[in-house]
Amino acid sequence: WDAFGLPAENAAAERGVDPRAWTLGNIDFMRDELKRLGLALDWSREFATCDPEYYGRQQAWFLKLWASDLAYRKEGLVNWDPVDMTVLANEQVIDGRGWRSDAPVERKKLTQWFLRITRYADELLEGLKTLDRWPDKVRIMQENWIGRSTGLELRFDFAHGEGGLEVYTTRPDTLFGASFLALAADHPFAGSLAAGDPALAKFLTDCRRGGTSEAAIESAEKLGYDTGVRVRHPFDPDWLLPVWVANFVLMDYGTGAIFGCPAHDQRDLEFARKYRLPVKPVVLPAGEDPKTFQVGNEAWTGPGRIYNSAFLNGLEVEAAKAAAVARAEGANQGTGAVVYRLRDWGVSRQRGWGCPIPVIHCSKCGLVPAPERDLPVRLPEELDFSLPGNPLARHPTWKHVACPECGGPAERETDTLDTFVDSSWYFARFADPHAEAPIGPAADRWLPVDQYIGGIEHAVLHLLYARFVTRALRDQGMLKIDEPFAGLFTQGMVTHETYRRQNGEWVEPKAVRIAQEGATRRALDATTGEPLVIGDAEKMSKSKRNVVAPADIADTYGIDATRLFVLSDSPPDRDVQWTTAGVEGAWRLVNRIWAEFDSQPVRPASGGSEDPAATAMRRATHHTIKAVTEALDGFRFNSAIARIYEFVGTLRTTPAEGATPALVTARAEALDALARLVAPFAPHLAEQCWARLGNEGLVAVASWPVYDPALAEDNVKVLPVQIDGKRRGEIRAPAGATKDEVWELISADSEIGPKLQGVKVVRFIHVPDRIANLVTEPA
RNA sequence: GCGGGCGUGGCGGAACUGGUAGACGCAACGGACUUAAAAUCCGUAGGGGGGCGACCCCCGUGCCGGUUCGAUUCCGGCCGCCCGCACCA
Repeated sequence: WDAFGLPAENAAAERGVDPRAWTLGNIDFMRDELKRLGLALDWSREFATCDPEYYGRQQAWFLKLWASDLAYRKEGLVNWDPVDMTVLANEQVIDGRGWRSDAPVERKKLTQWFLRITRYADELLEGLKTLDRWPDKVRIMQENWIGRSTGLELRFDFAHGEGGLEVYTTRPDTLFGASFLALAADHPFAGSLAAGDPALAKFLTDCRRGGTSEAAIESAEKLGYDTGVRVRHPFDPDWLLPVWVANFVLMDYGTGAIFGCPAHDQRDLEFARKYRLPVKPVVLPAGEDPKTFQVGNEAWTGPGRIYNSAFLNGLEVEAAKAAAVARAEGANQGTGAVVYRLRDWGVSRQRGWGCPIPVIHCSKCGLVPAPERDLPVRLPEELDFSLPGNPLARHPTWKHVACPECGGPAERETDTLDTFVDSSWYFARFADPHAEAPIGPAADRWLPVDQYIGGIEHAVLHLLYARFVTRALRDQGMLKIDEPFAGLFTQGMVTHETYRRQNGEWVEPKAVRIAQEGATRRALDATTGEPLVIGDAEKMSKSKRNVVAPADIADTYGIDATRLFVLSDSPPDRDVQWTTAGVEGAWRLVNRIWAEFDSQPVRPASGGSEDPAATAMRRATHHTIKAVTEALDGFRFNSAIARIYEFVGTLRTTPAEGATPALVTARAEALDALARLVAPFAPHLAEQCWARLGNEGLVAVASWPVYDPALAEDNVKVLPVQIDGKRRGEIRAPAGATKDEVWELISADSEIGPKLQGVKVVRFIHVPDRIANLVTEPA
């Protein structure tokens, strides 16, 4: 149970309940629901991330990472909610405002704990290539998120005085098109200049206030301030460039400073146009004349030949990049560099319902790890969530401890770990849930996880963190694997129609009656009859009240019909629009299956001579086993259930009255297979059927049926016969019939023959057991 | 802007590596059973046209074009929708 986090704190704040009691109550409820669904879970391995037995071990490995410099503290910019007095995750900032307080979020410098995920950036990128059972989409998203780029880190020396400014660029080929340098507002050099320049100081403040929302960024005007400082061009000391501060330069990417090449970068171009800086093209697109080529409102970012660029002239873009890097390195002006978009993972949260960071602040000894014998560092029993801010920091006694080093008065760290830390290693704990060590010896036997299942929303959060933590723990000698999840399946979201009253109020589906009038559907309030507006299907959420619990269906139709319905409705990787239309079909299937087992005496399988009906049934049985098995392997549960529908249809239409011994045997085989095939979908029904057949024990632990390949394929194939690509008839040919045999059958066919009158067959295409095609031309 | 995906009947959706498009289910319609209804069972069904009839023909997987004996599937260009990232130098 991923049990720490905001929902419990919110409930505590809003209703005054204890977050622990609230969480454990929800777990009890969910456990009952899962059991009711008949899921096959090993409850002996159950734990919650809020158990001290779990988070204490998490604290243990956190301290190991700290000792290895994989965890560290630094000052960083965070989203600060001034009303709730807490740091917010990026996801909790909506349009620049705190999601609960609605207050404008400030960017604030705080000293925070970080995990050094960037040390593994390259390995995490390379590792993606080995994940051949992961969806491409997730791999691409992680690749983009890690964002590896190669370029040049380059120094521009000050025109006056010592030193210079470091700039990162991926386009060193365009260096001769430079017309300015631009610093981020948070760049230290900008800060130092501001001390003597009030106007600059004001500009920097304005920049920091700028919204962080997508819309704000989209529409944000390029703003700049000329600091008056000048730097020398690294390839031409006589060429001086102005140093600006610009609001579009980010401090936490590259070096926080860029050189602007307006002709070949759209942002630089907008900036240059606004402040009337030079726009000098240095990449000539193919087919353009160097004398007439001009850059208008669109920067040219495509390929071309370098010109106006001294020693780079005549080179193509890629060659010019290499040449520029070589020259810069030779002149000791810069080095080729690899830069990642990925940042270190800030894990400090000013929250009370999370895993305490097991560190003690001592005024004499500095940061001291909590001694191992004191782990787990437990949360206090009583926490007051009624006020904004961190209840741990406010707690009267909890944080006051003696320093483990000097014994003097000291304070505990009151930040807790991001809950994504909790979920980044639980799979390893599952593998050996009662081990004394955080990760027990059995983990090596079980891991990696064969098949992981989760929503796409975790593509770059949980799934990246878990891959990183796995490697970090591996390097601590705690794990032997590189990748935690060998196979990944991303299931879709469940959506539901939304309903609103005329006044805009949302109405929950339970309270809605749908009136079907021919093709039109109308929604009415089930009690008052008030007409409602039917809205789009959206992800189920409390705010839109479009949530439906499967338990409601289970109350009417039972768990097995509900499970069959949910699985048969649509493929699991797709979003589904929840509707109960169709659940009747699953209900019928359950009843039909049971009728097959219940309606007639169970007769033992006992051989019998050949009989066409029996053979047909055996073929249907083995064909179904094959089809269902393959569909399950491919996660096509809807197709698997469709095959079961067909199979049950076959059973029903095969008369049991007056059956030959062979048919009785075939039927017994069919029912045996059916019970096993149905078990994953409708376990309770399957057990009942299994017992009805007189078996001992559970079908749940019985083996999966095995098909006979000879029986799974039809021995007679229906081959469509095409003439010039259009279907003109069909023949029945024995399986594996040769081209000549098929030609014989076509020639002899009374329907196809006449259609070949007056034409000449110039080509005969035969795909064995599939199709025949006659290509003709006029005779 | 960049990256990825999707588009098939009234609906959810099938169709293996190019080989009978619409499996299976829902809804619908017709029939049987019933005093009646529900339930259940049987049957019909992409669109259009022809034939008394068993049947036959044409069109059809967002649109236009291409490759191929054959395209829902491959290629090019549009249109529409969805998701992710985003001032990343």
